Amino acid sequence: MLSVEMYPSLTLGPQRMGDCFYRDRQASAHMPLFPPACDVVAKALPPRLMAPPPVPNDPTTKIPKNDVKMELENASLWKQFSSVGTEMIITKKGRRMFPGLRLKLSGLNPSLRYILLLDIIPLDNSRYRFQGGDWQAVGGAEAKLPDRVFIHPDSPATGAHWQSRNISFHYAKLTNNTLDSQGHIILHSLHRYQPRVHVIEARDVLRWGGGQHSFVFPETQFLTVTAYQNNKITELKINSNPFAKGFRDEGMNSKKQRDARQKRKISVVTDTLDIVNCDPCDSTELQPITTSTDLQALALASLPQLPDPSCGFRPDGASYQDTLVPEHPLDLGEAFMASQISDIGISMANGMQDTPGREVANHMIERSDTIGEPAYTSTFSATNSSSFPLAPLPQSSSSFPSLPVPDSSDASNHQPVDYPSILSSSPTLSSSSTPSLQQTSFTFPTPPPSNSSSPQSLLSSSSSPSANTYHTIPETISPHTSTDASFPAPPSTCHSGLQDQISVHSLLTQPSHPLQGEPISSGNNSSIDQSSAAFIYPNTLPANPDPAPVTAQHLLNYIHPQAPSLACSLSTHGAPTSFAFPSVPPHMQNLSFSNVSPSSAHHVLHLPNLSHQAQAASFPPSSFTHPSSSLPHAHPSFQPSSCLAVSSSFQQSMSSATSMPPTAHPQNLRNPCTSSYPPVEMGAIPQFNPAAPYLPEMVLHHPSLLPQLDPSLPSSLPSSAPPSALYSAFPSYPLRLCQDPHSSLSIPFRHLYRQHQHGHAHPQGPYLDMSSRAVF
DNA sequence: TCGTCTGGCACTTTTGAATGGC
DNA sequence: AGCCATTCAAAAGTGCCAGACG
Repeated sequence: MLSVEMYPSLTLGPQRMGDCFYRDRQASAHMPLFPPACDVVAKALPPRLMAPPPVPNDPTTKIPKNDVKMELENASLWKQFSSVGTEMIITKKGRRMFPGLRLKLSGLNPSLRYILLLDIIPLDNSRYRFQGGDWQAVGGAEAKLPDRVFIHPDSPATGAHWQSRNISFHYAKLTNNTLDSQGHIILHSLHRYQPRVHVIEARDVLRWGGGQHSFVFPETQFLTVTAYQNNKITELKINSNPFAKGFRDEGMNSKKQRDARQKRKISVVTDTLDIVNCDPCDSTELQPITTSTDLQALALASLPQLPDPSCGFRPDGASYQDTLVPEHPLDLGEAFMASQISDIGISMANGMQDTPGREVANHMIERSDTIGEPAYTSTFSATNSSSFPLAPLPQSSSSFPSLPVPDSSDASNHQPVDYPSILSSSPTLSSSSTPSLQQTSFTFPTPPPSNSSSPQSLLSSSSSPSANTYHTIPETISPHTSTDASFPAPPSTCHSGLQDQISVHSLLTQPSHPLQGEPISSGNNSSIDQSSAAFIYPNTLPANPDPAPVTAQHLLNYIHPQAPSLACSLSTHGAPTSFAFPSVPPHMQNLSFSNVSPSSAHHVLHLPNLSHQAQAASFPPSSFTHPSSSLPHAHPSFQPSSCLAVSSSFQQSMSSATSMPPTAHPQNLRNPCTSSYPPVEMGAIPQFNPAAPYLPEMVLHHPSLLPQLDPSLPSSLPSSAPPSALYSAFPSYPLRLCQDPHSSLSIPFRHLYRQHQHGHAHPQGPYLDMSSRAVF
């Protein structure tokens, strides 16, 4: 069963949440490596504290958990890369994943809404190096990084929405910038990672809806690099990625072209030098084709043009000419057509097959008249995945080398595999426990094109916080497929083990007390070794309950001064919790999460200076708890599968329903994965209609989403120490705003979307000026 | 010295605005 | 005026490469 964590302080309206959901790994970092299936905090907490809201007796809330399936649409492409050893470029600015995660969901309740999350967890504790054509572990992994989760821009959307189209996480970016403020997923270079996709039911965006399903596709494991190490990967990427088309054999940036340019550049410089020293080489006899429009020549415009080829001063003139001078004049139009035609037949998934158009292109030794560069369209070597030998990968600590690669020919093979049931609970911390929202960062997507412009407040209809009650319903095991058997329930000893290592008292009442009983020492890969050799997921996932009271100051200490993040300030019970938005206009830079009443401890989000936020949604008191890991520590056995699924459900509800104000429907926003949605009036969308049956739920965090801790890393983090002292190296951004135009925002943030877009709207554009656009 | 990272480059695709025709 | 198609430019994505860095 999966434990559940809620963030009541984040008021989410019926519209979509922000795209990127950050979580600082601090929380999990100072969690001991307990059996992941154990929710020690949940069990340790008094029932009244961890009681999740009851699930309404709404038949629609009962989803066929067992039927939820996820398929990797581009599994064949992934397997091609996996067979070689997938490498993912990470850059400071963030790099998209390629191949991207293209998924297909099924088995969802069409009427319920779900949130899709993507996170990437380390697979082991090793750092790798590409030596001798193989990836070898050369040392221990680097320090933990702030964990971030990318929320699919469409989230939350109905099951019908998710199932009606392919789901892509191509907007997610990877970065090695530990101080990244753009909301990208931060990873270490030369480390191995495993993406995970989580499907979380949210009957409305204010509350977990009752289930979560986590999916892992082993073939999507990858190694992060700042520069490709394996040439085969490079070749695959070039042949598969449209953006790298220019580097294909027929492209202007192909190896031949680049070599030619390089030679040309050298020649130009050399000739220039020669010309300077040799009057006989008069540039007046230059051959136009050589330099007239060459970009390189343009760059060297100040330099004399190439001398006559007959000039004996060209060092490598002969070979140079042989290489560059086209046999036939280049017809740009023809070349373009050939290029286009050749691309048509190239499939991203199984492409790299020669195409008819290429045949034409192959015969064209081209020279671009426009840029003066010889354009070659040499033979396009068909890339066959089978031609790439499996890159040997470290055997000692990872399963990557022996990663089972299911038959790529059949997408149906990618059946989700259920993890063992994980202790589920929706722990709610007592009012004395401060939710560790500092562990969570939220990217603030840039405003998507939304047609909804309802001026009314989306938060105004929040019910009285005190009216909301929660109770815990034991989570049910919801195996998805027949492969469930491979994931037997975690041993019951996990709980005891946790209890042996951590006490509730220490968690709740000794904030500064260092965590005791760290079960795994640094450099220990035992957890991984114990897992299936073929597939180590799920790794140990020590979740951090982080129930220690966190004062606003503590949280503020977390905030990186330079990070344009959403500063989150949480206070203990009864105290208002504020969120600062440094990256937004001053009048918007504070979100106040106030506990309406001590008893209810409902956090209310306030957006100062915004009338529409005067009435913020209330939060349950347990929203900020960080229950222990919900992931299995190490599944005893693993049957190779293209997809592992962790399914769990928990049910909680608020005792009082809050009418949901109309808001933007996910479908009203641009769908980055598929075609754009037609504009839809908010009121026309049942889910966002005030009369909709959804209750004002809000959940932004689920403990099962906590990253797996590297068991080998020393966990000297205090179990309840102020978070600020835990991650000095990686300042956390408790609540970060990131721009992503294709995503929606939670109600409290939604106003930020409703701003006039100045200048060129771009997915990665900067924050927008909100001053000139009416909000709600 | 070596391995790794970074920024710039040239290329491509994508995207949205601008334009013109109906 | 509205719709549609086309064109154009800007932005972003991509791998490569030289140089910087530790």
